[in-house]
Amino acid sequence: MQGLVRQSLTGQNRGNGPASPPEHPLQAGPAQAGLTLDSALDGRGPLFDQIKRAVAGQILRGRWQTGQRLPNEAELSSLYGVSRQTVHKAIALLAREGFLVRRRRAGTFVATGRRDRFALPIEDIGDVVAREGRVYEFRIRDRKSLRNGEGIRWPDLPDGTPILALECLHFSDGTPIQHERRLVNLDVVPEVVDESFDVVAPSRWLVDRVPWSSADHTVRAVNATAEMAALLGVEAGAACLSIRRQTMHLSRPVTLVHFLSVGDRFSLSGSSITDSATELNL
Amino acid sequence: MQGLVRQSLTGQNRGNGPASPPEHPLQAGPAQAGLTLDSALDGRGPLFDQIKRAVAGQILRGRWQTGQRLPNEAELSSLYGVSRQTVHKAIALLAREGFLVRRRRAGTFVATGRRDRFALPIEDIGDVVAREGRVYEFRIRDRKSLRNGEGIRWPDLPDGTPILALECLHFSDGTPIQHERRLVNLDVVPEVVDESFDVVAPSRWLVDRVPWSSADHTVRAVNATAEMAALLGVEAGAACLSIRRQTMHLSRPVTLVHFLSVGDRFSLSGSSITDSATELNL
DNA sequence: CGAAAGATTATGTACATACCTTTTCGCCGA
DNA sequence: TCGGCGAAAAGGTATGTACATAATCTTTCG
Repeated sequence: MQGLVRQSLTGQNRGNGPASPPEHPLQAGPAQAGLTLDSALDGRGPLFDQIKRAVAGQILRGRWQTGQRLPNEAELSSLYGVSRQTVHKAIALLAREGFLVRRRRAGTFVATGRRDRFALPIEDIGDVVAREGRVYEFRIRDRKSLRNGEGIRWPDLPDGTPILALECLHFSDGTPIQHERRLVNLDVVPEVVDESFDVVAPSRWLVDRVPWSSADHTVRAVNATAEMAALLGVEAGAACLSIRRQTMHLSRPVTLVHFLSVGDRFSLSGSSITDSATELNL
Repeated sequence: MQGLVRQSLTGQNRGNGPASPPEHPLQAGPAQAGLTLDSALDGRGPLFDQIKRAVAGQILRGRWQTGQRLPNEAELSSLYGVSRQTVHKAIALLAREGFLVRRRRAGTFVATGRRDRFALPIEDIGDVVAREGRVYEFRIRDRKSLRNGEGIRWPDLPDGTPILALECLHFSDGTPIQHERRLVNLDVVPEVVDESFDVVAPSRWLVDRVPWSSADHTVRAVNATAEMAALLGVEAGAACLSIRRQTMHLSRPVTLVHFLSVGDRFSLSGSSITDSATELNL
């Protein structure tokens, strides 16, 4: 039996040859109390992906309600006619993506409320502008080397640490859209003093060179000061998106940036992270 | 040899008994041209996690530069003294998290530029307020059932579809912080007409009940209109964060929300997604 | 000399097996 | 009745093995 299932799956997954219609091992078996039809795999892609889709489908279609307990790995394994490891891989991935919660001995449960899993990707401004088919430019407005505490203070860095302070403007088709004020820790990235930033923007330069282990962001809405309004070509008080990002490397701060973008020329947008949703496209 | 390594690892990982000092199979072997020291595992947690940490460490410490090719699975396997599958699991996870890029036959490479992996979680306002230790309240200001196109238009929904339109205000310690204008697709969630929202806020109610498969967001900065300013208790023109979210379920729109939050009373913040960074805490 | 065919290599998936860890549940005795 | 203790259940990790898939390299032949 096992050998037979495996054969049919092998042929079914990799569509070499004229795609034979998917065979569902379970439909042939004895009546399984309603589970038979629902547990059909679609034969597209790797087995563990099919299992993921099948399980996520049950959840999204409401057949497995939030908080409810799933069949255990052994049961799922015989239900879908695959080995326990394959089920385990699929289920573990779904758990990692937030669809399921697993507890030893207790079992696997449909996650209640994924409310905190919405997320918003933050992209490099140059990429965004380029993708919109516009011309991206930037201009360094100011650049100075100094030590922390001399006029500027970077809270998470000890006073006296050498830093590079940059100020620059980003343009889309010639219109200013974003102002950037950046501090770079010269203890971590000493090479930056030799870089002129004639061609490549500081953000790009850093991200291409310095690996980072973590970063934190804060996004706020603020009214443009008179000075910023003049730089960005809007009237004073215009609503602007303010993004603060601090990037860390081996628990040391690498760079601290404040971006300021004109409200009606820039927005953040994105879909939910959960990549299985897009993979599943249900 | 293999049996010996396995034994020592078994004893080393699960610290049953008085934690024996970690043994590094490789340090005993013949000189491996500098690789010996760097490839030490730390003996904490599962093997595949140790491999993840070790590899990520090489990258973050700059020993493996971006774009560089890693040893293949077989080499890593013998380097760390574990099976190829264990290496595969660790490396595949790091690839999934964006540290590495893998191509068949070509090999595994350190990812260049993780710029698009910054992200920002979006939480329920009630959770945020509660976590800050403040008192959360909300008030439904308006509620009506209508059909799409009658005064209000929900772009992604066919005209004539029955919808519920809600307007409500969220308070933190009695101060208004967020205005919410929500549309709910009654074809998908008919039960919502029977809910009074006396106790539980619409967002919470929906998220607890209706599974969603995808959601997209847009965040912008806008100046408060006179009407909104009055509701939120700020002066007209104050900068506000505007969040638009549309949630889908099985490719059908479920709900469309516009949140408007006062700039200096609300912000979005979060760390980078990459969970291995926190796991690694390097 | 160049293109097609074939060999090679590295990753990807699947299964069988074994054993470990955690948590729950029920039994038994105080 | 209650507390503790042990068995059992469910998930977690690791290995060996086998084969599939996709690039890349090499060889051969027109």
